[in-house]
Amino acid sequence: MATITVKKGEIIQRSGALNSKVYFVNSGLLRGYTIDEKGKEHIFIFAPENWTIADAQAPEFPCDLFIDALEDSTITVFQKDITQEGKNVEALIKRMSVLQKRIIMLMSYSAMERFEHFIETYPNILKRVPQKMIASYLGITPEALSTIKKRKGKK
Amino acid sequence: MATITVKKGEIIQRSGALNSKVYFVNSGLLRGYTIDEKGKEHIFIFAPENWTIADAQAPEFPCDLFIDALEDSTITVFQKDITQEGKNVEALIKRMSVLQKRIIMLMSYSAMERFEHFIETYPNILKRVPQKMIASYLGITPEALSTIKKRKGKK
DNA sequence: ATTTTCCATTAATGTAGATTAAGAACGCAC
DNA sequence: GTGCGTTCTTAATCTACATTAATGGAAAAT
Repeated sequence: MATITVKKGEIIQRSGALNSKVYFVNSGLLRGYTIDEKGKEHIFIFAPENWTIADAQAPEFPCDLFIDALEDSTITVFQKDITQEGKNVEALIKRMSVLQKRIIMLMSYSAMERFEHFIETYPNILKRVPQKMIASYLGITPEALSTIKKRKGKK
Repeated sequence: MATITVKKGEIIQRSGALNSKVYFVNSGLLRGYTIDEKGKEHIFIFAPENWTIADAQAPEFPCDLFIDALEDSTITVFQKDITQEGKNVEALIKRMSVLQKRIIMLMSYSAMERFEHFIETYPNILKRVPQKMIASYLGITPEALSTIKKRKGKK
């Protein structure tokens, strides 16, 4: 366990890395994302202050997610110790339930509904991240997000 | 822990239920699904023999998933005991990683790519479940699945 | 066996969102 | 300041998939 500071733009974890860690954000903003075979980024999660971010893989398997800093941040890094994680099963289950709900969202809701849900989930980061990243989190293009916002404003 | 038999069509767990369990399938076939506010089913997971199926929620929270039997089945039911689950953290993490990959799939892949992935994941249940359920698992309509299969056959 | 219900396929049309392209507004470097 | 890159917006066109509807077949009910 160690507390470190990272600069905006710094990559903290790369997809494919072994022994992936758990990161607690004291201040600043991180994001976790994948890059598909066409080179396109897909943002999986944002982690503002007091959020925890981690890949779902066990430490002995290569991880799926890139993690980088969207703002200068102070973060605390924890080892993924299986025996330790056992002590925090509730946190694990909570993360699973978040993932399950995200799948349900992707399967059942339109882009506009997902945008409204994003605003509820991350009320204070809407102005802190570029639109294109929000679009990526929602699974749509920046252009589509632009038109959605316009439609929302009108009604 | 108890082993029970269920008939095809029987609902084993309802969305909203408390104290949700973990089900291990000895024989037969279960599925987990949600129903959205428009009444539409979204299949989350299939569980053929030797698979485990469970809602991601902690037992003290209402669960999200319906679970029912697509074939006559024999299943072993386990309590979700937090202290016990701690002993099986690896299984939990494995389930998380499956969920994470499912999200990546939904965000990055076309319906046809998802269909191909479905066949790899569940090689032996393609003929055991109705097309409409496969379509629901993929997040598309049965009609769309029909045309995808035709296109696939042609090349 | 016959009726009923459910299911798969096909085709016509509709729509959400992707793609492409262009221009406007904002940085940031020099 | 002037350039230059990056981001956001708007609009035109395109495409994957949804919706609707019709048909035929299989399963279940009587």
